[in-house]
Amino acid sequence: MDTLNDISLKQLQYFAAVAEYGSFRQAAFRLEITQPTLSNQIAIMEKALKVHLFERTRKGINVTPQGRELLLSARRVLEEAQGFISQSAILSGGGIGTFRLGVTPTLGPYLLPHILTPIHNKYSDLKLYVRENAPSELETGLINGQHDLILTTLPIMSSELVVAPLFREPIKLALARDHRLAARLTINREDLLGEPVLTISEHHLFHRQITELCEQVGAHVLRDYEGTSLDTLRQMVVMGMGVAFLPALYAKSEIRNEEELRVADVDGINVVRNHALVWRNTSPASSFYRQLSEEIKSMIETNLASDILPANLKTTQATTSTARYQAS
Amino acid sequence: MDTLNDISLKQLQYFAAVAEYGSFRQAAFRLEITQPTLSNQIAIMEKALKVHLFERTRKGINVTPQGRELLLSARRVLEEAQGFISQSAILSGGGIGTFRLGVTPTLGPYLLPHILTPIHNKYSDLKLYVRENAPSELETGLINGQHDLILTTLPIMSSELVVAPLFREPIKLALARDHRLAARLTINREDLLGEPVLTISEHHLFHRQITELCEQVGAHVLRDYEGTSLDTLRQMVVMGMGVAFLPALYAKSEIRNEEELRVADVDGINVVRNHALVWRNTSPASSFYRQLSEEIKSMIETNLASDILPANLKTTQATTSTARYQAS
DNA sequence: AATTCGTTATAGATTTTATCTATATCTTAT
DNA sequence: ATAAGATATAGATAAAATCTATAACGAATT
Repeated sequence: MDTLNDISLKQLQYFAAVAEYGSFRQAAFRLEITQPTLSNQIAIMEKALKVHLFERTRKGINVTPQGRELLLSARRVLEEAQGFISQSAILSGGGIGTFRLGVTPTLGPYLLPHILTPIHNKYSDLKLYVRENAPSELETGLINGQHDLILTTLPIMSSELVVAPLFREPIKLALARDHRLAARLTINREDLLGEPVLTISEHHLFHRQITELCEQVGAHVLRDYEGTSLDTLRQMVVMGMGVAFLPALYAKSEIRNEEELRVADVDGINVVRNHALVWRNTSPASSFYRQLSEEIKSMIETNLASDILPANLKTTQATTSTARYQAS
Repeated sequence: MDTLNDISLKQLQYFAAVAEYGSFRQAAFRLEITQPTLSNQIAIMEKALKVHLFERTRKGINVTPQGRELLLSARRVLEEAQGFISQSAILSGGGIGTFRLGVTPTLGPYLLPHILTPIHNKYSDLKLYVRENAPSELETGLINGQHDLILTTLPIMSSELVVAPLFREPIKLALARDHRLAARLTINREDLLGEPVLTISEHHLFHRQITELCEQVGAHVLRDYEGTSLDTLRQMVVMGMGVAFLPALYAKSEIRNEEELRVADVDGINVVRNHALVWRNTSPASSFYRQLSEEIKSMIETNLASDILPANLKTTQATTSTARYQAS
């Protein structure tokens, strides 16, 4: 790794050109430099490598046996370098590359199917490497640089993150088919008084929201039976262990043709999850992410209008001068 | 091939180092340059590529999605470049590489078997790409740069070539088993008076030598039956069409256990071929070639002493100031 | 034999580029 | 508050690449 400093891509180009045109003069002409410059660079290179690349005659040059072999290597280097340049040209277009998207497991699996296809259609060279994690992990993972973007549930605390709210997701009530309220056309908040409510483990934000809701309506949170995923929760409801509040998109995805369960709205309660796309305010792709968030928002409003509510928050961005780092 | 000029190997190294150490400061320390220099070079690179490679934060850097992909390409370029450097280090040792050796078909096949093995033993990384051609073609081919070295028959006219004589090869007389002279213990030049002599086609130098010899001893050259190779000539002798003069090394190789032929010396004649190793005086490997010629000479004198005569000419080299081009 | 043309090398000036020092700006940790 | 640690910026300096002009030489031509 030391002598590597002595050789430049430019010199390799010069080397290849002289070999190709068989003459310093002509090669210099093609390279649009002067002949002394070319001679000098080749001489410097030969000195650095301690190998004679060319045999100079008054008629032009011959490539030495060593030069012939090195020429093959040099061409490989130049090819790879050309590949590097070409790739950068593609990537500079924007909306290209593999982005590491973190999603919360209580939303990702139910929302992504609706937005990945349109995104792929619009940005055919954009790939998303999706990884699931709890919202708090997502936030620190984003700050640490483990993710480029996260799709998570509000609130987000860190001031160095840009938060682009996407939509509000209503919370539905899931009941077993044989539950006392299952046949009711409408359910009111008063009906839930003393009702045993199942919820997922307290590491999830969702847990806290449900707990607060239950306090308001006087329902009883069953602390001993906390599910670890929404699917587990659903199965516990089916088994008659209680009712559960579930996010609307989960309900739509997983309970559509479920005969064992009924999904109902509860009149008089107004609990939603706010979902947002979030990224670091230092990210150079910030404007692309903002554009992407707008597009996701409109996709959702088009395809899932009956299931969700539009966002009621504005995009927030830390406006510290750190933004100067994003200089174009 | 245009933007390639804007990127240097050094910058790619810097890029890889920053990505590896996750910080400009630390990478600069490892690279033994200052941090502003590093920042500047990366900035220049990003501007040239129109791609943000890093996201700068006050804690260090994150590699952007685009940067991550380009990093792979950059590492490939650096690997190839490292290969180039390594290869040059090997080649700079000397006596290494593939040399294009031209040989005359009336000598090569019979001499090379005796010298290739010892050469290979001494220079295990030296490879010879051998190509046969008539001496006049060899000479122009060497001048044109189609060969690096030639093993040919003297004389060589061009003043821009270095001639290192190797040995003198006696000329033997080949007779059919039932020829009138076949039983004779010694043959004198007078015995050849009026004898029909076969020879190879006049494109070969050997032809002219034989013709002159025949004039001296009063033998009769059969112009209508010129063979195109020494093997053809031998077969014509076997068929009783005449006698033939053959080079000693050919005779040694091909007629050793031949019952149909007898090989004899002719007293009183003194015809030899002078063989030499020849290269361009501009060749940077000139000193290596000279060393090689000495070694071939001693191999021959060791292994073929009974068949050949030592060279009686000195190495000749054009001493024009073109030699200055060979500057080390 | 002299001359012209084509080739690479050399010298010195100039321009461009890389690098360093010193400092600014901001974040994070103490 | 303060210190430590990160990157950016400005300006000076050092290094390198490049250009112009010319030399040196061989080959082809006259």
